[in-house]
Order: sequence, then structure tokens, then C-alpha cells
Amino acid sequence: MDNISIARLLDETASLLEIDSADPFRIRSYRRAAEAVEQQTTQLSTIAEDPKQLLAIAGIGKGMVANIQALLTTGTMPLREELLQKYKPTMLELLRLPGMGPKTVALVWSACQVCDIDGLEAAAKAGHLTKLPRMGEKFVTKLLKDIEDHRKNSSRFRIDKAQQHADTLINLIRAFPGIDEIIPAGSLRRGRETVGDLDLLATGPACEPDVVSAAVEHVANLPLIDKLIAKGQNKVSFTLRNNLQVDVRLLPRASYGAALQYFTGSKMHNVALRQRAIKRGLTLSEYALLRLEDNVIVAAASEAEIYNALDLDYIPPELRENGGELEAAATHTLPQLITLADIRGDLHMHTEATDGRDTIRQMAEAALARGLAYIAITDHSKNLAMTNGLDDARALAHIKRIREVDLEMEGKIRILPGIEVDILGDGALDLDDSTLAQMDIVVASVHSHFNQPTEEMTARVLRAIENPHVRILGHPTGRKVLGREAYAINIDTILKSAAQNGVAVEHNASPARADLNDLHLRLAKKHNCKIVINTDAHATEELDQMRYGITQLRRAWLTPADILNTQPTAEALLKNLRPKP
DNA sequence: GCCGTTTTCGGCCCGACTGTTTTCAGTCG
Repeated sequence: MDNISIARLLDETASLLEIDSADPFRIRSYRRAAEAVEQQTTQLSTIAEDPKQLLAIAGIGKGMVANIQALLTTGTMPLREELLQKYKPTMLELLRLPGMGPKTVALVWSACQVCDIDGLEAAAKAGHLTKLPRMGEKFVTKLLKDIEDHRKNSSRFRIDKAQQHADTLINLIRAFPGIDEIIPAGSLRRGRETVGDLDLLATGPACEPDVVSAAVEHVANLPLIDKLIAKGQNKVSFTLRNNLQVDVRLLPRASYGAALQYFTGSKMHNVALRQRAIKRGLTLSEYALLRLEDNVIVAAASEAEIYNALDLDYIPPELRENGGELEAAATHTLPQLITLADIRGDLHMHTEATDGRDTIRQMAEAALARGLAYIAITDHSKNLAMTNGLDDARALAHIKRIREVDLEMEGKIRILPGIEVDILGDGALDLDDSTLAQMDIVVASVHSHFNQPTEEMTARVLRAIENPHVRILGHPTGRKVLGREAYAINIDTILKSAAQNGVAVEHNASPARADLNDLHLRLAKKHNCKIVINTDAHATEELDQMRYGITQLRRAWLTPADILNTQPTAEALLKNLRPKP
């Protein structure tokens, strides 16, 4: 059992304990232990023999060592089994619905024997829930809508999780001699926020038709496979333990480009492309681009050849949605899309002063190592009490330290003092203007999980934008990619007002919370908004999440000129932000 | 359940907001 699985089982146990109304601090230790295990770089299975090494991990004590050892030897642990006698594992799914916490899950279970989403929906529709305490019409209406949303999303995987699985599988597959190139196709390659299944296309000498069967056997016997679905001549389909379906195709080099094009999609892009081929007396399939009259291969080995043979510029995967990219490629007017290397700064990150894990200096050095020229430290303000948010006095002391570290870095990277302030219910900010005046970067974020009418929510954000100290609007939609959903906000109005006031809107690069999707980003460009992309990193390695945010910018056809933090220096960036009052 | 001790128990991030109350429990960040 790997660390990720151990962490998941510990976290699940914590959720079951919550439903069981266990001691909140005991629950927290299970969550902390899960987090700690997930962050370990060495596999616990290799050091489990030696309790001393396990105990050395912060958050792992005697009890947790026993749990981990039980998980590693038996695949489960006594407490988990005991809880599963009382509750059903499907209840964990219920917890993922907005507004459904452990108490409510326990309540519907004891009152209606409801333990899964289908049951909950049926009970809601039958009117059983309104008889329960604190559950009225409003709650049930919202619940039914949330169930619907959940069903739409729950079979998909976030891009970063899909990428992790892809990376692991690619390494394992490449271990077979004679496989030298593997590319994930499908929506992962197109940079979609979520991925339904994984398409891995491999090629190399071992994938040629006469020898491919050995490579197929290798793939079909990968240790990570949970269920083998199909094993064909050059294709293996299986699922992983988390139910992610993976299709691996082993393709001869000569037709690799055609296959890559075909399996990358999107479906609509491919339909349009094939129509274009037919108009030119050609036919495009997953094997090749052929001349219709004599079946001669025109192009097949690379995607570029295929697009060029159709009189098109090469179209980046992110644009292949049949949204005008064929016309642009035909007239040589495709945009020069932004790349990760264009990003010169990251203006939203946290440190140990609030809920981050690392120090100002560590964040700065990590950013420097990633080639950034400047960053802003924007820890939380006091209203987010659980993050140990900064009050005015602490915020001022914090920027003093930020300036000190900035000097220590001797110009190798600039560190701008900043803050992520919270927007209160009436649209006011939770720190004094005199404090905000000391900051280079003020990110105003809507945090509380409001369920106000759209007009009130929008008015609240509009008022925050009007505060002249605010330079960036963070979490503009409050949207999360999977799980609990966005605030009711009129994004069109917000973006217009941000543009008028010169407030930059933030695209959060974190895959969990990509606040603006590609449609929002296009809207922002239409309204002439200033746009920044930030990681909102809470630890050094989260700075790497910038790559996922970039794909959303590319999907929105954005270029370096559309994004403010492509400015080469901190000074140039600040000049482009709203002027300080 | 973990941690840090002032060694063997007490402390462990808490405040805003909603829906249902009729003074508050539950959820969220």
C-alpha cells in the first residue's frame, strides 16, 4: 500500500469519526496524520518495520504507528472496521455535498436510514427531510440542485490528479525497453480542468506490429491496475483503485502523429478537421491522412505534418475545441499563446505567519529557483480566524519582515509586501485603510460561504472593488473545480467594474480553485480587464501549480500581453496596477 | 490522538454566516 492510499484511509476514518460525533481533537489528529503521510517523500511501507522512523514524523504518535502498521499488513485497521459496522462507506460521498456536514449525514441516517446520494434524493423528493429538525423547503430545494451538480462532476478527475496518475503510469510503462515516447492525449492534453479518463499513447521500436504483444503484456501486468477491462492487439484498458479509467495504446512510429491527433480531440475539432480533409480529396483517420483516389499516405507520423498537409498552421492542443481555431490556422492568425516561461511573478502566496507552511525566505528562494523575478507575500487577514489571520498590528510587523527578507535576497528576486484581505458582509474590508496603504499588493477576496441573492453578493464585491487600496480581486467567483461550488455572483458586472476601477482580476492557478474558467477569462479580456495569474501557494511546492493555470489561459486564447505578471520586473508590474491613492 | 512538558495531564487555530429557530446548531473557511 502506498502513502497516498494510507493517507486516504486515515482521512476517511476521520470523516467517519466526525459522523460518529467523536472528540474533535481526535478527528483532527487523524486528518493531520493523513496530511503528514501524504507529504512524506519515502514510502512508509519501506520503513514500517522501524517505529522510530514513523514516530519521527510530526503528527504521528504511538497510536498512529499501530494504525499505519495495521493498514500496511492487513489493508485496514480496527477503528475503521468498527466504524464501518455502524456506518456505510457511501456516507463519505454525502459529505461532499455542499451543506451536508457530518451532523446532517448522521441525522438522515438515524432518521431515514439514508446512506447514499440516491437515497438522499429520494427522501428529499418524498418530503421526508422537511420533517426533520432544521430542514425546511429552502434547504431541500438547494440540496436537490446540489445533488444534480454533483452527479455531473463526480465521475471526473481534476487535471492535477489525472496528471499525477499519468506521470506514474508513464514512468512504469517506459521501463519496458523499446518504448521511448508516451504522451497523454484526450482532455488532459487539451488542458481541460477535469478529465474523464486517461488516454496514453506510446510508441517506439517495441510498438511495431510484429513485436508489440510483449509490450502489451507488460502494460497489462502493471502493479497499479485494479481491474483489467480489455486487452487487445495494441490496446490495454483498465481502471485504477480510484476508478479512473486508463486506455493505453501502443502505436507504430509511422502512424503516431495521426493517432495523437485523433485521440487528443476534441470530437468537434476532429469532425471539422475531417470535413476539411474531404474537401481536399483526402481522408483523415486515426491511422493516417490518405489521398482518397489512390489511398496514398499524405501524412501520419507527426501532427504538424497532418495540419500542414491540410493547409493549416499547427494548432496547439488547448485550442482544439472547434471554436474558430481552424479558421485562424488557415489564415495564419492563431495567437502566440502564453507559456509558463512568460510568467515573471506570482502575486498571491501564504507563509507560516498564517496558514502557509513555509517561511517568507523559503517561498522567495523557491520562486527564484522557478525563475520568477518577483513575488508578493499575501497572508490572510484577521477575519479568517482559523488561518491565524493577521490583524492590523501583526500585518504591519509582517511587512517589516518581508522588507527585511527582500533586502537579504540582494535583488536576486523582489519580494513585495502584500495582504489578502477579506470582504465583510457589507462590502467593507477587515483591515484599516492605513494598514492597506503600507502594502504594494492588496488582494481582496470573498471568502465566507455566502448564500445571499446574486444582487446582494455582487453589490458586496462591487463595494470592495471601490476601495482605492484594492489592486487585485481574488477568488472573483469563489468557484471550485470539483466539490463545493461558487458564490452567486454576477461575474459580468464584477468584471466590468474591475476594469473601470483598474482592479486586476486574479486567475487562481490552483487546480482546486481555478476561479476563472476559460469562458470567464474570455469575458475578462472582452471587458479589457487587467488579468493576473497567481498560485495562492501555501507551501513552496505549490508554486508548481502555475502550469495548470497557464493551460486555462491558453484555452482562452490569451497571449503574454493579456496578463500583467508577464511584466519583466516588479516596478513594471506595479506601474500597470491601479495607482496607489 | 498528538504533543510537550511545568512528566502523566491539559491544551489543541475560531469567527461569520445560514436556516431554522425564537436563542442556536451546523457548516464553512
